[in-house]
Amino acid sequence: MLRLTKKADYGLMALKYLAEQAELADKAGADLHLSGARSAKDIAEAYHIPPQLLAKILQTLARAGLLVSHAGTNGGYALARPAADISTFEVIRAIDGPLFITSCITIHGTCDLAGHCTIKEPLRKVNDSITSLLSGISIADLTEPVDHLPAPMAGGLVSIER
Amino acid sequence: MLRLTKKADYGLMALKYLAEQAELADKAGADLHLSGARSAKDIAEAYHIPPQLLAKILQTLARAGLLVSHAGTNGGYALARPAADISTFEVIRAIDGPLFITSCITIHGTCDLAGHCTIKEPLRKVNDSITSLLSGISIADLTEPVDHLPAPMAGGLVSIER
DNA sequence: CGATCTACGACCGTTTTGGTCTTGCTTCCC
DNA sequence: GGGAAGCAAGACCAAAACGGTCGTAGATCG
Repeated sequence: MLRLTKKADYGLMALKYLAEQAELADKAGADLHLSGARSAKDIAEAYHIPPQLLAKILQTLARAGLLVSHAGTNGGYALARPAADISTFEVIRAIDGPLFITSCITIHGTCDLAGHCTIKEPLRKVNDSITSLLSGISIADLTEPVDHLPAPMAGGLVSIER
Repeated sequence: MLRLTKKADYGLMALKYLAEQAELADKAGADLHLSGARSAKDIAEAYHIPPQLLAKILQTLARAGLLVSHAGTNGGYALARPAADISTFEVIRAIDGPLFITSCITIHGTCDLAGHCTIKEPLRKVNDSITSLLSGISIADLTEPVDHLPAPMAGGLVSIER
């Protein structure tokens, strides 16, 4: 499956939305501090996703330092950093937790299959490739889709340039 | 979490094991047809994984055409193709089903969020990169670990600490 | 004060995972 | 020919993860 959860999806959509709002507010020369701030409800309505769920996701993102929140009337969330400085990897990790492609690699690097898991090492490299791939894609890239993609493999070896 | 299931892990381990057995049998000049065939129980014992579960996984793999099975006494499973010709992607897809990184991309290409899922397209590219990454790694590569690692993508804006 | 909004934790139904059991069919070997 | 060893397949089940809701509390602005 190797798929990310709906929550992560929602989170990315929300971030992208906020990035667009920030850009708009920027052009209008709005107050920098809260430029593009939007309430959870607004975003939820824009994408037709459950408001309460989105709220929780945004809270998580805020706790992770990716968003700044402002309570009270006309409050809401805004990007804590420029969209180009927030990677999709950070978002996914904040929402879905640390990503480890194989089940035997834990945070402690220990494998529950102890000695006999012979496959751990090669998969860890795959894992690293994916994280660096995701790290290379920022929220800004979602708005303006990335055109330079990792090239497919060569021969039997993994070779990804750029 | 973006992690693959234990079944896929088990499957890969089993394939790797069979690849090693095939290599050994090859060197000994054994009968080509069943070279390196091993029973599910043998493999399960080698890695301390539930035999019945492994059996089911191997059956799936056999149905997918990655393994050939042979019933009866001294039967078992063997690689249907050379290890270098079986990609990890095939294995994972056979076990875990089609892999789509985002929940909104289905087999029909439809997004349950219909028009308002603005994030689908960029993520599909990420998805493609991962599949081609996995496609580039064969079972043989698991035995002889890939040394050439994908270079982190350009624009190292984000530093990942673990 | 009161209308908004975030913050947070408890809770719950559904799906997915991981794993077991049972039954049946093949093939080999004595 | 009859077991024993092995695959094949499906029903079944418990535990965990996922997706989502609710209720309450606290901040902020007008």
